[in-house]
Amino acid sequence: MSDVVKILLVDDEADILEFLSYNLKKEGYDIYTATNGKQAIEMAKKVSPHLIILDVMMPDMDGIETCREIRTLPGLKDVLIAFLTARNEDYSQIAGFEVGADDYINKPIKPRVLVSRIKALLRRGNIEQVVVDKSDLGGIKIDREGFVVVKDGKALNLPKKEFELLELLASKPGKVFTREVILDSVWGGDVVVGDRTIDVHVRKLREKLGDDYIKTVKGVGYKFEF
Amino acid sequence: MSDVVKILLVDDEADILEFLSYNLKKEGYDIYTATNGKQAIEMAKKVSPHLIILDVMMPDMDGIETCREIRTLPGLKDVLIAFLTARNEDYSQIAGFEVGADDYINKPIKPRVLVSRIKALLRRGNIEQVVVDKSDLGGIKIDREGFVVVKDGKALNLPKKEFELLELLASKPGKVFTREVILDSVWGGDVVVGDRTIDVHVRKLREKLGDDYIKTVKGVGYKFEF
DNA sequence: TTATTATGGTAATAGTTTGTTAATTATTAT
DNA sequence: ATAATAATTAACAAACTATTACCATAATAA
Repeated sequence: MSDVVKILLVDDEADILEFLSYNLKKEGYDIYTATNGKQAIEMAKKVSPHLIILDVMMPDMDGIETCREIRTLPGLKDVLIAFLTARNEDYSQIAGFEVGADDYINKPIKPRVLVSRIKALLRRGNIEQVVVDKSDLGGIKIDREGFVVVKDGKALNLPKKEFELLELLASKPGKVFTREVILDSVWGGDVVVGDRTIDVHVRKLREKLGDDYIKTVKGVGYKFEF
Repeated sequence: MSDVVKILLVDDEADILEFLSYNLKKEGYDIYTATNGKQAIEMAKKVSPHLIILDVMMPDMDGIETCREIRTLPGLKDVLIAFLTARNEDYSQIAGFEVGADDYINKPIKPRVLVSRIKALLRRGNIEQVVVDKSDLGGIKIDREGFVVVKDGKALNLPKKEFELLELLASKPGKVFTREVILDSVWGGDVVVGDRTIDVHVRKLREKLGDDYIKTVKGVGYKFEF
């Protein structure tokens, strides 16, 4: 299995970290963060990221210095490093490339630009982004358009009610849906069916998906987990 | 667990998206974006937003159509939807309300106006912006949606009464709840159960959480502390 | 059409978990 | 020390869910 690409973000400003983190997570990268050089080095050793994005301006140990240190670590000699800086800090650009920066990103940057920049960088570094399909729920994929559930690559043709029930539960993994909500949402507020009907459908789903996805919360309802 | 309010923004123009996103993030909302109808639907399914702000004019699938589709999704039938459009596109206003729009916002709009509009809308929809941080209570997290208590990263599946009792006590750490209040609140004013029942439940909770969280105040009641 | 199969629902019952009580022991306050 | 209150345990009852078999109906194929 190819790894998910891991990116370490290093910046002392929390909101920039958050901005980057948010936009890169959305792309399916695994994001790690650090707020100073020391932390960054710790983290880098721990997770062996594919790419490190370093803010040049940081208190104590700046990005350049951090980069230099990281380059000395075994196993991290070839990690991709991109510097992040406010526009017009040209001097650091030069210093940055000298210590082995792979790219140089100016703040502020728009999310889309950031992302395509990252992608290009990873491509150059021969690191392929394995797109993690976030619609993959623990080996189960729900194809709403095709009204089909795919489990471990195999298509399951679930009957309508079973599909809808699964769809509802899986719409918010971890959340408990009460019987009332389930009836309302899958059967419709007016239709009157007994509570056992839900159990039976749950059982059928469990039969097909395995017992580990739908969990009973006694006295409350059911939830989907993976 | 009170969630942060999630808002999905849908517009094909990146700068509008950014404008909205920026201003709403500042208010503490969780912002998700999509640039077309299809993406919007995907995203909506994935994140179950509380509010969707949809641009009416978009290539391929317009806002009206997108709205219609979203309304058919289980779990999203009741999501708040606001349309966004250039002034004077009156026709769409009508069509918008027909497919179940909850509000209608004209572009351009000033940030402050936008924000108060959103707040009003959420208020109408009974969605409160709760900025309660889910800070764990001394290593314990109570997940009301999932009806689960997480202790040191491990999930504890508490039975209903135990969960509700813990929920009550932990709702105000440090405060003593009398037996009377506990019975009223967890068991309901009419139900008559003996006082020992509470003790037994407290004991079970202590067994699972450790003895340090629930404290007896003899002659008065119990309290949660951490 | 008719036969066949798939689906959705019910009912009965078995099985499990949860809630409550009662009895006993331990603790605390006065 | 005594009385009041709480902790603990085990047993029992109640609540709830799982499972199975069965029937009606709808969809599908011959």
